[in-house]
Amino acid sequence: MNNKEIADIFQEIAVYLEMEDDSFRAKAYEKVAGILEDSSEEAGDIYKKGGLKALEDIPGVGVSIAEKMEELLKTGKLKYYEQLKKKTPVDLGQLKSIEGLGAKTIKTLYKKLKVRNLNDLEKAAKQGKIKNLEGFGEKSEENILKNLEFSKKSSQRFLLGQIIPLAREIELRLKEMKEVKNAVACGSVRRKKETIGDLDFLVISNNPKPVMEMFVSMPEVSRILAQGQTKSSVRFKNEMDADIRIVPEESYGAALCYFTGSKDHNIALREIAIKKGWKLNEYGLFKGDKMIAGKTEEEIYEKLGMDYIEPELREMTGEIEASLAHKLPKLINYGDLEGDLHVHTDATDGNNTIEEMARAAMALGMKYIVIADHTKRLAMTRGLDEKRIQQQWKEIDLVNKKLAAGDSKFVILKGTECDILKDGSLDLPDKILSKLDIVSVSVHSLFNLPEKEQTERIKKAISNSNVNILNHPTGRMINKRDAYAVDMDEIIRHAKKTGTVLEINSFPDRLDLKDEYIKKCVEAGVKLSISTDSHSVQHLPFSEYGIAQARRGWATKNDVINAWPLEKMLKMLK
DNA sequence: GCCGTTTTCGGCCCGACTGTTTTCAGTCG
Repeated sequence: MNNKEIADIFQEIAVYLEMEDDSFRAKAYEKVAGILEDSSEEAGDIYKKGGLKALEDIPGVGVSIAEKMEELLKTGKLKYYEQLKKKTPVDLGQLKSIEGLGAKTIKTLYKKLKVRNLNDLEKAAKQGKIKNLEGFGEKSEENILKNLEFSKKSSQRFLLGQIIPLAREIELRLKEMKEVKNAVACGSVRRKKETIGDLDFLVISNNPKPVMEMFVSMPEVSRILAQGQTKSSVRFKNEMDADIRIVPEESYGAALCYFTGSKDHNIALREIAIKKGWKLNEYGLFKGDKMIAGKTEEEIYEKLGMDYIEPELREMTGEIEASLAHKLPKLINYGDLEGDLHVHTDATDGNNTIEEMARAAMALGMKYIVIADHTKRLAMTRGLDEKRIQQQWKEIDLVNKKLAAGDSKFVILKGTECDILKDGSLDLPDKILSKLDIVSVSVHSLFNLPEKEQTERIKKAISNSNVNILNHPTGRMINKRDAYAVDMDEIIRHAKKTGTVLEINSFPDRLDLKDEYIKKCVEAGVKLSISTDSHSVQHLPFSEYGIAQARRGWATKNDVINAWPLEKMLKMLK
């Protein structure tokens, strides 16, 4: 049993305890679930090495939870959990994914209407049974239906950040086979779309049979949809479909292009080929029967009279025209970031200390990080007030000194993720903000203000001369909630006017700004930052997803302030 | 159920919104 599986069970226990109004005990389980999920060390390994005592050393884990972990690791089952489940046999994973449904609501719906899963829920709501329950009404029923629709709409797609690790793992498995010359995940994974519908693997091999055998018998596979000589399809246990396609080496580039997409981009390429009297398919670019290109993508674009188009740009948003006119931007590259401008610590809702975050960032090749913890308005995170943030400065100074003594050029800068209050004022006084190296501000409340009010609120916040960066500017959470109503064109205009930088938040379920707004910023000359919003050292590599997002928004190194040398960046900030 | 520079018991992030209600329960961050 791995950490994720244990964490899921603990998460469910927390919900069950919440049903019983035992919220403190629930919090205890929730906390451990979070820690397990973020931990890079498997609880199973910890237990193997040090037994029960070692489990108890995990923060948040005491005698009781350690024993439950032991039972899960040993037997794969947990009596305590089974009992809770028996008492209220509902699909918590499903029901909790609906926004607005918490423990209490789920319990009531089960007790009164026997709602166990989303199907039951939809039926009950459509039959108008929910609105008649005590404590419910027209609105609650309406909202349940609306949120059901939203979760249906978005649940077929997976987050890029969830899927890339899996895609790479399978890629590696394929590459390690002696029959395989090359293997690569194509499709929307290669284009680094923010969500992924299914996986496409392209493999070069002269001996496809054993490759196919391996692919369809991977442990992730729940069902084989098709299995042939050069192409197979499977369904994974996580409900995602995956295809594999095997082509000869001379077709690699054409196949790569074809399987990377997007579909519309491919159609546009084919049309250009047709105009030249040629034919483009997944095996190559052909003049009559003669193949004139196909081994690499580069030679195909070149033959078509185009500059090479990076996969992230292949979305039919003007890349064909720009390529033909040799006017494509030179995109920011993976590895171009000098530092991370948005990092949390255990002073608020992060898991690691300042020093741990710094050392982890250093190990990833960063030259600096900005500690940007929450402020007091966000009470649930124990946000910093005036006094505590000043205390944090002292700690940062100490760690900086320590790092410098170790002959490191790495620096930790002082920042904040300051809450924007309802009226657009900020959660820390100017006299504090003015002393910080970098001030970033965020909306964390009142997501449902009317658009005008929300826009004015944010405009007022970034008008403060101490503010440098607007974090996750639209507040959307992929597959969970839409952006709040805000006039982004107006925000971008105002950012330009005030010299405010807009953040590209790299967290897999945020990726906020999204590509279209990034492109607007680039066009307007509004600078961007790419930050991870890390709440633990494990989150620091998320910058890859932010960079991907920036590339999808046509951003160059010059557009991204933390791709510049630190000195230059600090000088630019207002 | 966990935890300890106010400590081994009594705290445990808490403010605001929504939708139901006439003062609050549930949910969210």
